[in-house]
Amino acid sequence: MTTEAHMRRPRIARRDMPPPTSMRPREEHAGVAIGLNAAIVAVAADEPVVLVVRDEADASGAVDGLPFGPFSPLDHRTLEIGLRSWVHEQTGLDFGYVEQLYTFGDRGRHAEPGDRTPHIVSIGYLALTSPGPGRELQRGTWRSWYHFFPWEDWRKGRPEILDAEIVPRLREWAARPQLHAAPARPVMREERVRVCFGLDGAAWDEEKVLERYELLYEAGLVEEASRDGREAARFWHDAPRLGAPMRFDHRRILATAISRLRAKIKYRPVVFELMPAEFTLYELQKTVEAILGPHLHKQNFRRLVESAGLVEPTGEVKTRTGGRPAKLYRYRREVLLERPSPGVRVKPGRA
Amino acid sequence: MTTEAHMRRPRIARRDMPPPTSMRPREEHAGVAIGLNAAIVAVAADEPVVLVVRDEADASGAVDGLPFGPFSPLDHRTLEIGLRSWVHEQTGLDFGYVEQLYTFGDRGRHAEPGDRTPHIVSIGYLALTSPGPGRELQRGTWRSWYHFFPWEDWRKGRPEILDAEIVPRLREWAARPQLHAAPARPVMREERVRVCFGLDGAAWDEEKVLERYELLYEAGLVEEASRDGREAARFWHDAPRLGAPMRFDHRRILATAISRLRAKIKYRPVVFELMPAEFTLYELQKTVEAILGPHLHKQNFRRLVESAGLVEPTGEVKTRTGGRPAKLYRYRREVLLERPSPGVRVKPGRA
DNA sequence: CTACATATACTCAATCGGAGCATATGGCAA
DNA sequence: TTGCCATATGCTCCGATTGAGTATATGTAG
Repeated sequence: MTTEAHMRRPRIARRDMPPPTSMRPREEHAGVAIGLNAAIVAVAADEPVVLVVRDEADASGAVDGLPFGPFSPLDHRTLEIGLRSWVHEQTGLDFGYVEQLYTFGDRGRHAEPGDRTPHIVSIGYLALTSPGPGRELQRGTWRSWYHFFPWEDWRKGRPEILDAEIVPRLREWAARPQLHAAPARPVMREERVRVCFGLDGAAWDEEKVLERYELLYEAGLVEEASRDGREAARFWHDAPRLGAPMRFDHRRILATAISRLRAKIKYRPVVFELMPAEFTLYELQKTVEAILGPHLHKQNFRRLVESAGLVEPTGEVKTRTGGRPAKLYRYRREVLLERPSPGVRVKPGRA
Repeated sequence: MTTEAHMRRPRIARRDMPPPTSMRPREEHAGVAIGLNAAIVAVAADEPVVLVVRDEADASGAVDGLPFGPFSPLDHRTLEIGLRSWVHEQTGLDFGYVEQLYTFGDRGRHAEPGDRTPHIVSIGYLALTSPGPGRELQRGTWRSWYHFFPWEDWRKGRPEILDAEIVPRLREWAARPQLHAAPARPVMREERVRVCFGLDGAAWDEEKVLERYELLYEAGLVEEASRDGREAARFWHDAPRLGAPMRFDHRRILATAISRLRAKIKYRPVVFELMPAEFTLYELQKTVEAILGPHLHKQNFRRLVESAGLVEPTGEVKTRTGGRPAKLYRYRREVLLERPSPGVRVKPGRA
């Protein structure tokens, strides 16, 4: 078959169609660079954390960012190889599980002020890693993801920042008359706010992390919006800083990562990437709760996990739990071969 | 806040770390171009179809491809705008719903033989459109997606091509001694084949379209593998062509699109993007079955769709159904505001 | 007018999922 | 040493969901 094709040129049959310049020399595509960005997540002491590196070049204050670097196809055969190489270089960390999230290309959401850079297309990745030996950082810091998204932290009930700061301003923004033409299918701002933030009887959906961040960005309520020069950001004078900002579009990528992880944990056994080799069921539950929010029924969680065949007992127990010793379990890889979509199928019920 | 940052340069605090060349001028990133590719899906006469354009430049035989074009940030503010513009230019079609699928960057899976192109990173999109006025094509053809993936067509029961051609060869490939070092976590080829193709008691998972295609590619059993010069492809001499090939990595993108659509239809009301404004419940069911495979219980499907609040009756009926007239329904957009994840939650039971 | 084909309504049993009660067992303090 | 405490673990109960089947309604074609 390799002999069959030879001189074929990529060209679609059409008279006046532009030839696939797509595949032409690069001069025509000036200024496109591909950035690889990794949101590397772990759970340490029941706290979900993400690996950040600091930009200390600016005296006006350091800003956290994700490990990142350009994709250079001459050096790396695949995108993922490039990503791993950048992360290793910047932090010393090698991770196991990785998954692509999304490719962002919006003009204006990547540049930092004063920069005259070419257009950047950023590909975001989610990586998971577990504590334990061989996971030491050379550079960078683990930081709680709620540091960047305080309104996502429901571990002590509904976060105060929602009613104190966010909701009133979003309501004001939603009610503001829109000068420009409404979009073709008018999803009213009010409705978006309502659905994203679970107002007026709607339920809070813990998976909508990205939607919420994007809404806040659009409303000009996060620092990145003013940094990018979004018009909506100019309306606010008394607005407090909502969560810590990140460089470039990294907070958006992190929001995507959290959304994805919160969704995927329910139908794929990804939690185990965050666990040590052996663990008790309660430790497993704590890890799930760190990611989703703490509203799981202990006995049912056990039943769920055991009956799904996700784990098997090692035969040993862990004492010093403060009560009766707990059996130790390990992940059963074989579930992948047995069930179509094994995961911690918990319902996001509210506490 | 816009005043706060000014001369900040993207630089991560580290002595010997490469400065984020990521954001440097393009000379260092020679040869990276971004291709935007659209898998545009519709359902016509209960057949799932995809929009393809033909490459007729080569006398040795025309090959179907997806509408595609390069992303040029100077012309298009976002990736999606660029995509819509290319599709419109190449086919005359404007579509509504669109969603990004994945970004592929593997070296060697995009080039066509004889080509000397720079490295391409392709971003795949899934777009959905419904029949009806204003949807006429100027160029391109609608083609059944089973034309490219005959082994995915379970509408008449288990497709013969599986046992006749595919499974024996995959078993042979799996049993073949692997010369190079096994991967760190040895997921045996046998197991992959078993899980992907539902052998030895494992269930066929209709969402694993991409995994199956990738396995066939790896085993050298699809034409693209030989075109790309994959070594595994040289082993086969008597192997028939498994499904129609596509240009570049377009069949991979289409496989991703089918996988995504089959998964998403279950938890998001995306079917309605494929339906006309008014429809009967059976028409809706037929559309779902065209996508997932025909194994739905009619009465339960009705109950499901109605009780989920996905549709509402228009009050009218459609006669000439061949029997009792059927009520007409329309999509209830409000579900989006009411339920966290509304979709046609059907189980993939086998017929 | 009647047979037919499809639409629609209703029933029943099995299963699942949420919630709580009951029991087991090591640690620790009186 | 004993008994309390905290946590682990086992089990029950009930309502909601779901798979599958039966029964009824109402057009069209002959």
